[in-house]
Amino acid sequence: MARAKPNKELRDLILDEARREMLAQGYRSLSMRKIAAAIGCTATSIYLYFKDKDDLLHALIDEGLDRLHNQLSTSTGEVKDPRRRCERLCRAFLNFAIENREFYEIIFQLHPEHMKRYPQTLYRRARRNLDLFASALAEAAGRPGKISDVDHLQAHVVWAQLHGAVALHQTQRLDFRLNIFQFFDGVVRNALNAIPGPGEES
Amino acid sequence: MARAKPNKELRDLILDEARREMLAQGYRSLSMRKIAAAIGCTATSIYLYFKDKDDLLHALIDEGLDRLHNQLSTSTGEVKDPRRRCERLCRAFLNFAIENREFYEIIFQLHPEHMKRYPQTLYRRARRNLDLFASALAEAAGRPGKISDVDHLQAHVVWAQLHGAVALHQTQRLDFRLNIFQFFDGVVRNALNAIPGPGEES
DNA sequence: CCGTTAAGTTTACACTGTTAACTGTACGAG
DNA sequence: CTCGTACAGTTAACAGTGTAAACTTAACGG
Repeated sequence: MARAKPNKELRDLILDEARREMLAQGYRSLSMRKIAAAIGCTATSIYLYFKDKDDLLHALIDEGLDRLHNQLSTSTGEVKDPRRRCERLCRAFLNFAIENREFYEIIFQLHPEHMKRYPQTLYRRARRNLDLFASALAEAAGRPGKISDVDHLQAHVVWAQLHGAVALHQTQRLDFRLNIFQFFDGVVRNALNAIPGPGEES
Repeated sequence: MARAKPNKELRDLILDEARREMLAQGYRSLSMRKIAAAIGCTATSIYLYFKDKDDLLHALIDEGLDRLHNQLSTSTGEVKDPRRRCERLCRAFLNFAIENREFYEIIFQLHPEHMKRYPQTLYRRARRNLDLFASALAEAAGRPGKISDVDHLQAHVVWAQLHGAVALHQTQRLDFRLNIFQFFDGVVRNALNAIPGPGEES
């Protein structure tokens, strides 16, 4: 019964269905057989286009990283003041996390076990996003253009603050009495605290 | 073949083996059949003592929360200065996370899907830990003894900063060039930035 | 017209958590 | 002493999971 027409688009069909299912039911509910059933092929066919399930997941992560990068890099707009640029980045990051729950999860929360063969191109794509923060921090510290180790470090601290907030929120560990907007505001404020004024250094 | 002697300790055996396997191979590798095989019973026997796998996990989380609470509450020792108490708490939290990787993971990273029937006692136990931070913050803000909403909020922000660092570290999302000690130092420093001096308020 | 290549399929394996039905022992009541 | 019941634990089974190997079928080049 094998279709003779080499269905060039099957890979895309798989990817589309995987994304759809992930966004609808969560990435944990992804199953080779379910995806296959939904698009009318067999589970093993997927292995013609993806090495294994992780490989399929990596393709989605890749997509997610691109979306994040777009959202981050357009967020700063024409804003000149480096501190305000930073704030825009933080807000954009949080917005992305909230609006793209499942993408965020596979990008940042997926256990390293699934990353054993994580392709290096994804690492590079991920680094691009952090560098947006780092260069804004470099600018704020009065050395635009060149990202120093300190900027790199501070970018990680800011990132950790944001990620921690998102992670606790998404895993529902926050106290239910907490006002979530105040919380995120406080988080952004504290993240921006990590920015040293121009000239001053710790 | 059912053993006549009612093995009163089977529940403990299960729990011990589950903990052992979790610490040795990670909680993801926990399997009812593996646990059963290791202690010489059948998988279905476990259901006599735990409602399901999540229930077993919850028992381990319970244990982990206790360990964390011990580590946190003994960390401050005789230190009087509230800011230093806060720092001790932060350090103790990070140490716990690093030294108890798997416990940390099931406590803080486990997906809410596994928490559907999360017993309320665990919530209370979890809140105890956050309250240690909140009351130290209340003290630092000059209103010892009574935890205000602001303290509660700031405690969450501090917690998010710490958790973010741990989460990124444990999921191996940090840049490999990053000096991990400098990173954690920066994180603690920034977490403490969230503490307002006595009297001042945002 | 044959042989090769590639796309898809069927089948199978080794797992997973979980339920239902069953077995055998211990103990208390008649 | 025997019967009944409660209980601890078992076996068998179901509905899933990812994935490898072998097989089928269609298209194309010589």
